Amino acid sequence: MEENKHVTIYDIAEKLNLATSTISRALKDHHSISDKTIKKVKKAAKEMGFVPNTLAAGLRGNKTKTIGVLIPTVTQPFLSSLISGIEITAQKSDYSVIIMQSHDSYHEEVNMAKSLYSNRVSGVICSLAMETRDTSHFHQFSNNNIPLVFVDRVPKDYNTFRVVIDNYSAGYKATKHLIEQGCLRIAHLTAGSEFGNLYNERKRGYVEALRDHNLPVDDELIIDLKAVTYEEGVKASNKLFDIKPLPDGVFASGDIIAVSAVQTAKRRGLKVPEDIAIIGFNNDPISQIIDPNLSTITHPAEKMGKAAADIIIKNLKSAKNEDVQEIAFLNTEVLVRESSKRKES
Amino acid sequence: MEENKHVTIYDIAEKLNLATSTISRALKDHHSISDKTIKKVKKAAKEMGFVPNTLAAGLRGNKTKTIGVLIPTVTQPFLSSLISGIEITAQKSDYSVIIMQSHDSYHEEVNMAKSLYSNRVSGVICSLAMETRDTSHFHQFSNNNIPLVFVDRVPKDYNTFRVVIDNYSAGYKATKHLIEQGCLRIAHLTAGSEFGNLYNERKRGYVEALRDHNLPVDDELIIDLKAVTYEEGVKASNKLFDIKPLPDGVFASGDIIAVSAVQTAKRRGLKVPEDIAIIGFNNDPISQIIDPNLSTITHPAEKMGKAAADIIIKNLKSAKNEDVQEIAFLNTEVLVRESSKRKES
DNA sequence: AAAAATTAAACAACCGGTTGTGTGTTGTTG
DNA sequence: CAACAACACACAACCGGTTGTTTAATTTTT
Repeated sequence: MEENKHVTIYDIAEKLNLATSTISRALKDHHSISDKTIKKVKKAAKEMGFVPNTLAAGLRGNKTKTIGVLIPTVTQPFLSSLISGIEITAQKSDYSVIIMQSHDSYHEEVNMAKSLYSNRVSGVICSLAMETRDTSHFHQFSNNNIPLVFVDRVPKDYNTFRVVIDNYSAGYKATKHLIEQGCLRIAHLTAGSEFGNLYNERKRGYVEALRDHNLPVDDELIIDLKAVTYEEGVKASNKLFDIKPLPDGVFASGDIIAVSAVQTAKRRGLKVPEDIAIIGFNNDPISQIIDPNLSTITHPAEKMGKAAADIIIKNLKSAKNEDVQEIAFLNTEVLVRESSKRKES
Repeated sequence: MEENKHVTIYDIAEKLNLATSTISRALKDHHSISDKTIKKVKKAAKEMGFVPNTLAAGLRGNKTKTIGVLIPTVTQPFLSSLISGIEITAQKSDYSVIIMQSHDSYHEEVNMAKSLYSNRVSGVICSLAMETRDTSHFHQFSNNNIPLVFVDRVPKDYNTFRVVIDNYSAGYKATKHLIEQGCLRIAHLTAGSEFGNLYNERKRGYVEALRDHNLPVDDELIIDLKAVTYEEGVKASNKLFDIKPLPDGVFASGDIIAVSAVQTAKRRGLKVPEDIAIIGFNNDPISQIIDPNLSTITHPAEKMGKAAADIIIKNLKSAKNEDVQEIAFLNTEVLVRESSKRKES
């Protein structure tokens, strides 16, 4: 096994008896280099197996063509689709994606933000950790003209780009759908609503929909989960189904929760959707697997990823932000499947 | 909003009237710097908001504390768990993770390998694209002492680290389990077995198990999917269930396929597991959601990610590979759930 | 044919840490 | 008290591209 040292532009320059600056320019088709030379250089570069050193270029220009992604975890379907979208768009413009997981820990998020900064990423896409209240660790980006895009779980009070869905209207739509199916006592399973404005917004939509249709808002029917997990969902569902009279509809702020509600209901002998209609949120893969298939709200994860990456790349190209809006609202839809269908539409 | 230029060690040096070399060494507790100076420097660095520039350090030392991950996609549960494992281990040793998706395209894989090399990653973890036959695009790593670890979908003929499960024995175990449940006509749903040694190995285990138990191997009962998707699974299942006499057991080489088989069976009025026992592979989240719960083979994704990252980090620390084996086999187990349980154990 | 303009390539500084070598200052030892 | 080690820090080259400025060669303009 040969020990190739990396081939550099110096090696090419020496071989062709040209200056390194000429090599550098030739490789990027600079106008001040003749076609003849460009061809010669490119040929030699290929033959010698030259691969540019991104670090050197990044160091000089202080831009790395790298997008930093800081999210709670990559294993949630929504987030892995988000990454997928980011990565696809980034790739088209020759950007790399560097991913870090905060695991919903504020502390880790702070460290990782520093690490991204340290890596001189060209832009940052972030979905906040559950724990995060203070967002001052993102100032280092804002202060240095590094575009910052928050996605989905965004801070209330930070003046930067954000890509979100309209959680209020989605919550409203979901609830309205249940009402239209004839539900009169609709429960809501939510999470961490004391802070996360995301879940709060959905809840607000839920409440408004009830009010608009002259249905009572019963606080007993709103359960706040400790975490968005299957286990917590089962706990909450059991609590919910102990209430008399039983609710006849459930709007869960996440498919995992909805699924746990469906299964808990079935286990207790309740029929879905006849006894109880259930709708989730996100359109995770499981929503199509569970029996009955879960009605849900679409959440355009990949699109959001693409949009976020686009903002960063465009913002980078045109020093000043032109046609990119500060806030991109992406569309959501009610996906009616079996778990909530009581009437033919 | 102030336009902080990045704070460098030069700024610190100037402020404290010290040389940059002293700052650099002080920040990493070099023994040749007095405690007094170290404290002074660290204090100033903190006050001034100094964040080291990873690029500069990487350029000089030609090592970046970055692990490149090259996988087909991040959205498959197995792979996102793999990433999670890599990321957790990397983080402990202060490594960053840079992720690229080949989308199972050979062409993209080649480009991305180049990009990782260009980024001077310290090591590479890769699960091969479906399309990949030739692996010479990985030579650039091997030739330059950049540790390379293949995970799960590994090349046959490449002399480097690999982290895998024993697919043969897993396939054997799965099939044996079905036999023990009383199945006599066991089908096998596999994919891309004309190349991928991964699926081939499972199939080999399936065949051996049948032979060892004196059951016939019926080629008609082995169906090779075009892709590992739900839709292809449904197609294959329908084809399978058209065969007379019906198989009474199915070993699917993936949970998505198994799930599609379960649902297709149900749709056709077949009872799972009474009429047909089904076992999948991977222990994806859906396996616990589907009704009946899916028996499956555990696939220690996160552990494999941790193992792969460990290999890279250890290999980097000790120039020569000491206690790391070339091949790490991780353990798998049969997870008996409802979809295959015909007898009380 | 001389002046101006355009083109081609070289020179050299630069990005920001890292590290081998050198120098002056203390402290220890015989 | 000279001799030597140990210590604390400075100097400067280096990693590998990038880019503003110059110089030299060629072409166009007047």
